[in-house]
Amino acid sequence: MLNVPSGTVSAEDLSTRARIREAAIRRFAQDGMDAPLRAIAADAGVSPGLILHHFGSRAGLREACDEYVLRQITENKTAVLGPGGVGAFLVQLAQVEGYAPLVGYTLRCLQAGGGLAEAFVDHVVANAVEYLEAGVAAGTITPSRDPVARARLLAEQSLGALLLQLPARQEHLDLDELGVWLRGYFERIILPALELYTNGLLTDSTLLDAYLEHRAPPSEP
Amino acid sequence: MLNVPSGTVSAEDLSTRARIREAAIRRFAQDGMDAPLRAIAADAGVSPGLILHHFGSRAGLREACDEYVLRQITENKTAVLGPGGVGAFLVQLAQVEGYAPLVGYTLRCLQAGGGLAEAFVDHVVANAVEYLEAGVAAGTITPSRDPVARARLLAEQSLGALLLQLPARQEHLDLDELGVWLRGYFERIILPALELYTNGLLTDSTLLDAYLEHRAPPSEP
DNA sequence: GTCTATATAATGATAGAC
DNA sequence: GTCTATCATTATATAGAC
Repeated sequence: MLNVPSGTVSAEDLSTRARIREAAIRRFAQDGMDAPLRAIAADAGVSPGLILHHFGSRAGLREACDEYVLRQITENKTAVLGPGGVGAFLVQLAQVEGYAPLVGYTLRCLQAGGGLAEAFVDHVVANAVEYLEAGVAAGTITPSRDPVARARLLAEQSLGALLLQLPARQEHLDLDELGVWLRGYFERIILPALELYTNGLLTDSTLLDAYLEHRAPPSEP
Repeated sequence: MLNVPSGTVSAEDLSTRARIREAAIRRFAQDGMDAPLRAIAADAGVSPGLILHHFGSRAGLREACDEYVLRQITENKTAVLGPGGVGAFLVQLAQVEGYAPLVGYTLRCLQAGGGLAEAFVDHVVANAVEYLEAGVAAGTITPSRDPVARARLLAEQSLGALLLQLPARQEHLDLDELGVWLRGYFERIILPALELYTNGLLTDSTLLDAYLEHRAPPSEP
């Protein structure tokens, strides 16, 4: 169902550079993007200096992590947006063995900004456009006057709501519990989400009509 | 329409303590919650030591800012959730003279976590419950099987989507442009939002029905 | 490639003069 | 109340030995 590639390797037979990168991704996911290099070095079992020898600077390390994580996620051809929003996808992904660090890193990146953040959002939006388009063609999803804007809204709402859950446990993200935590959140919102997506929120189209009229006023002097 | 209290005072005739707090709120809003005390001191025209003399520590200053901002926002009895979500409210608020720092500070707090974050979300949720309840009673809003969960979902989606806009300009938030920036975002999403809230997203209730059945299975052996 | 030792800069916090 | 000077800590980054 998920069609995952190799993913975060668990074995120890990695090049030192790769081992540092893995440790960095885990640390960044757990403690946030300003985790000290010393902690990463300790996790990887190397000296702080070696990190700079391989990646030049802190920014270089971040770049390498961003590129790696984005590639891993982008390679996943799975539909990222289902009826439960992106959340459902991330729940699945986080529960696959070894993928929790990738999900955590992505969340931290959305929180802190930077290169991956916009790229990842754009990727999810593009995926949502496809998914919604297919649904409209199949007759299961309502057509929209602006499909791309709708896809972006839905994707950003789903991702944003998920991001907003982070502060509660923001100090330290436990990667071992990330999967079950995400699943709990998902189960908490699935009912109102399905209600909203099935019935909408408003009983009539007064507001929408008013906006459309105001936007494209009829030909009257 | 907004019924605003005194708000962020612009005059210079403030106690030094208050002037430091104002400067801190602006700095935190602009540069994030880890802005150095030295920068705040410079903005307030005092020495770094004086900040600690008044607030004890960095955490003490944050606490004072949190309390002040939360009180300012909570005192606003305006309905926080309209048809456009919380975004519409924050757009209004950010355009009121002198209120941009409060909005910016709130966004930074949602981003960084901490005391105000959860309190603010809870406040918005509580407000949304009231607003939706009144709408249901008036017949303009669809009833829900779980009104509180729905209110929370809508509030978190609105706030979260807004929060997700931040990374693009995360380095430095220009408080003078915050109002127009928020308005631009609001205008970008209003059409798909009204569509979603009016028509929903799914053409039939297959998914919702399936979930409800699975959740409360009929009495069969 | 890898480590140790060190340079440099910035920060939160303290002590004491005025 | 307010400032100046200083401390102690922590961080990134560099230099050079092995």
